[in-house]
Amino acid sequence: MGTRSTRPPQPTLEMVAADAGVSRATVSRVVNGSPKVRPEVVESVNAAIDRLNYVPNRAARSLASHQTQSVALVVPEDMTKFFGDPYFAAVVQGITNRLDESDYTLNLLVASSDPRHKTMRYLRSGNVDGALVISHHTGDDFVANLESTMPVVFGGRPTNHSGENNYFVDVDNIAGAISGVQHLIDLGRRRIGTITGPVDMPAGIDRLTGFHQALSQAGLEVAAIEHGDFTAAGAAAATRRLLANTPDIDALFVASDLMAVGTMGVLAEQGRMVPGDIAVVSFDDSPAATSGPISLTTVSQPSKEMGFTMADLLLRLLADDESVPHHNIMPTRLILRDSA
Amino acid sequence: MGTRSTRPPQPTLEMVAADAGVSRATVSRVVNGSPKVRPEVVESVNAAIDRLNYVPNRAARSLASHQTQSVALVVPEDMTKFFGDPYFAAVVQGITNRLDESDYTLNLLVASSDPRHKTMRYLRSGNVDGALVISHHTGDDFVANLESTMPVVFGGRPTNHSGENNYFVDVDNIAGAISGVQHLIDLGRRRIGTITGPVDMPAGIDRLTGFHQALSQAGLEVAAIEHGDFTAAGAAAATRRLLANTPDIDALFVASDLMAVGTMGVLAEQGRMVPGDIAVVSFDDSPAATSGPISLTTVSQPSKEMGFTMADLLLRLLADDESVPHHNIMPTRLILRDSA
DNA sequence: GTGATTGATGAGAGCGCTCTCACGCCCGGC
DNA sequence: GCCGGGCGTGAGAGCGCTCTCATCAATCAC
Repeated sequence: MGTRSTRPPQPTLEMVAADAGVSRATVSRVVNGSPKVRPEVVESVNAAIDRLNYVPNRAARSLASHQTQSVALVVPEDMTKFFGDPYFAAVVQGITNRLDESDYTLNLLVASSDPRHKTMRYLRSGNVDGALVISHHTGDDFVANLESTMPVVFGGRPTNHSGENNYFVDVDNIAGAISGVQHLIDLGRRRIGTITGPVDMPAGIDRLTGFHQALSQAGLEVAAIEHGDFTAAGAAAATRRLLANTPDIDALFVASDLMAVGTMGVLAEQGRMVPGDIAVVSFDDSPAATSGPISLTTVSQPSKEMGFTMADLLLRLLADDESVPHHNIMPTRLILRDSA
Repeated sequence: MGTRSTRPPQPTLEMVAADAGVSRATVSRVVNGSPKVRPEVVESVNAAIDRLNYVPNRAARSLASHQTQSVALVVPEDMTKFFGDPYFAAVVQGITNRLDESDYTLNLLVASSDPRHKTMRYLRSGNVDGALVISHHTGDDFVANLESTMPVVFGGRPTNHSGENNYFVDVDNIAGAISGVQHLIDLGRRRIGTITGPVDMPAGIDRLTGFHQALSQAGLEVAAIEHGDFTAAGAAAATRRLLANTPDIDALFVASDLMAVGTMGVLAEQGRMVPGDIAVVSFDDSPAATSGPISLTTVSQPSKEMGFTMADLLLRLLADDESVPHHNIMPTRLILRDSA
């Protein structure tokens, strides 16, 4: 036990009860805000709590009540990707905003490369009452069987076909992409290419689908497609390939702001003027959209609200709310700036 | 209890024991890898565990053993700042790398704005065995009394004077800054300014100190100082102020890569060539250093190793290792690229 | 005044695990 | 053959809390 044993022992419910001259049960009631305790008793118990600096032991509480009052945020994603993308920051922010209103705390699990096994064990050991999952690649079914254990809300439509009855919050990526590409078309651009997101992620797939739909509706051909990976570096490489293969494009739809940053760098490097030579529309409306020299016209998705909604749904699920909607699709909005 | 109650109950130690035809104690021994169990018994218990798909209940284990097998990463920082900075990504990566080798799991607490109170409660409720704290502002003493409750390792020298006997891992920011500024001087630059980090953070203070020391050693005057906040946007604003007040500088020492990104943007916007007109050296050597059009000459700090070391120290502390050094200062290295 | 009712409190049985201790077995020594 | 010792195992007492149920006093109706 070591270091722990040399530290002053935490006061227990029992000690507070003794100090206040009441029973354990009464202290428990006070701690949990039960209405059926006489005000003067509440007061004396609270005084004892302050006096002893008492904090309830979570393990004991959790063991007895079968609840942990905490939820997990599972990110089956590479650590650097997770941290690098402001989109995640916004989502997490939204989540914590909602959670801060409740008594639940967040457990962040970046379950990237290594031992997903370990992550699953952690989740299944009853550490959390429910889980939030974002950035769900196709094939990441390791999260799937989680749903049999606890309520789960996905951020972004999950790709496993396993069930229509899972809960998720997503933005309308297809409609968003269409609005972005349509803007390019309205601008008179005709040789429109795209840097896609990963095609094993719904967000990547849907945005590409929207790109195709917008073009075919306008009777235009796809000028060029290169696949990116939602990172700036990956997009830079993709842009180089695209420019090498199809030098004559006049517009680019890039599937995320962060990727657009990489794209803009390559464009500048190769002397292409934006939006003069090539108009650029991206997706997300994250801080990255306005951090560069040319501010990006981008399809805004309500990331923070998404996070908030995810947390809200989960909390309602945990409270046995029967009316929680399974699918929540949030709208996007085109933000006009300098790049297109 | 709600949703939980409708889900299949988790198997318990007791059930495994019954299934395997042994006692609870024996199953416990097997689960915890005790050597004093007959191999054939181990095998039959493991078979039972697999059969029932048993996972130990953490609350119960924690309650009985007074250990949680998890540690907290406390970040008294704004969420967006935390996610935006690749430095943190690297540190967290290092931490998880070390933790993955152990049985401990990480609990991330971004204890920014709101209820630090809530964070403290969480920590003090016995949720974790120890804590890692990074980005510790001056005045953030809310973490200070944590140390009386559990082992704590700081990333970056803590500013509270409260004790010399706390544990921390830091880089030699002063020496690093000196090496960066010295490089500028060696390049023949004489009008050298700086964009500092927050002066309420040791990292900000120390890098500024190094800046001063290098200049005074060379007998040079400080051309200009503007304060940044370790964000790209803040640095951009600071750079504008600096350029407005002191247009004739020929070199800039920027206290972080991320800030340098903001600075480079403003420099480009105002037509200053880098490194021709103004040479730039920054600090961190994060991915941000090479993401822009001009790669940054930067003082490399071993962020990932810092994280790894922090976790390692904490784990040793938890294992009652008496020989854990209190202060761990890691060296920096100047990386020469295009900006200076 | 009696019995029924309400409301605050306490007693006590777990929650699922760990850990100490005692027990029974088999071995070797004399 | 007896005893001491080791080793593997089981019994059982908690860990700090929640929650049901019983208790007891005060209130009310008649």
